[in-house]
Amino acid sequence: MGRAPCCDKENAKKGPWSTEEDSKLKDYIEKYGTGGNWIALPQKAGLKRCGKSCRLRWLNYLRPNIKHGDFTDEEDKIICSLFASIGSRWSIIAAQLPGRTDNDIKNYWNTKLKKKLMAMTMTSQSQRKPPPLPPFHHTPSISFSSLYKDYTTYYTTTGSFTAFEPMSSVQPGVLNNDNTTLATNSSFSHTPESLVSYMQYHPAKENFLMFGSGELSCSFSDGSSSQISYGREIKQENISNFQGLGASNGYEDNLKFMLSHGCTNTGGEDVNQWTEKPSGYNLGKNLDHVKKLISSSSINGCNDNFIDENKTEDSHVLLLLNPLTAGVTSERFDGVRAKGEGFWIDGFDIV
DNA sequence: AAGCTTCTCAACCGCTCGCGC
DNA sequence: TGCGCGAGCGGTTGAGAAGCT
Repeated sequence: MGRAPCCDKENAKKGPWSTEEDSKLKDYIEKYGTGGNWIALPQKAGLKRCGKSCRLRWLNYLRPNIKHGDFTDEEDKIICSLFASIGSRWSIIAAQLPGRTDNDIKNYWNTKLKKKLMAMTMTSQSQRKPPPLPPFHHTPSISFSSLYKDYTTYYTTTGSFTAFEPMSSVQPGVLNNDNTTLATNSSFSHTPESLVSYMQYHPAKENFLMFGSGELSCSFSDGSSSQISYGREIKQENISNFQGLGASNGYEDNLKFMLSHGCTNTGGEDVNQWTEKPSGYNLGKNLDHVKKLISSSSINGCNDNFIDENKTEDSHVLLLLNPLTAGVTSERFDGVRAKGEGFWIDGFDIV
């Protein structure tokens, strides 16, 4: 039958707290504690506020040892690092920063830190547009999917992909022990910083498409979400056609695509199903082709709820080019990169 | 100096989850 | 066992401050 009725929200005062209210709340909690019951607290403390409001005021402002004012560089680093790892889970991030509240950190991120990072990136971009990736060599035997986690991680610094879960495991030889450098047993390596730079140069928007990532589901057998579960995956079937992508004008090639929703069932089993799409989609010229590609797909057995078709309509689509599994040679990959974009093509708008 | 725009951040809203009844 | 409440959380809002023209 539930508990006693909630506080009287109708008559509860809203808006900014007065100093009198603050001292009433502070005095009461310092004397009696919260008693584990915020709803009953305002009445006992003589406040005409909702318990929820009291809780928020106490936690975010009145609580002892709350730090106000500028964040230090060290705190910036911690926030960025944690945001990159776990996304916008502010309470967890706040737990790592004594004296800071989740609300504070959230506000700081949304108003300053995000812009600060962006500005740093743009400064870097003005010096070299975009920052070059280290030399890349094709290593087909390596599943690139294990690297995606890090890409996912750094999408989150743009605030665009906050729902991704950390990878439960990382393939040996892919990440260094300190997880700071991506490295395969080939000479392919680049730092997270370079990826941040790239991602912020072209922040992910609402959706993304991915080339050549046929092994993606393999690394997520624990059922955790991957970025593919949030976007849609395009597998390029005809490598010889795809090779044109590396040419300076190569986007006019007709490609044969396989489109997948890239999802897993509740048991974590991969239920990716690929639907062949006819060749003739011209990705480079017109985003509508991609939209068409997405909207025309119907795949049984996949939960499609997380796909928002409307978002696709009015947003950019992030195209990820996976050089390892796409079968693109380093020369051809360099050809794309030389155009200034290289690793992805935001909205397919190549400049 | 006035009016407009942008920024900041405290507070609210709405949702999920866990627990009491 | 299931309903409903409370705590906690992340997203969003909007008033006031600051900056700009």
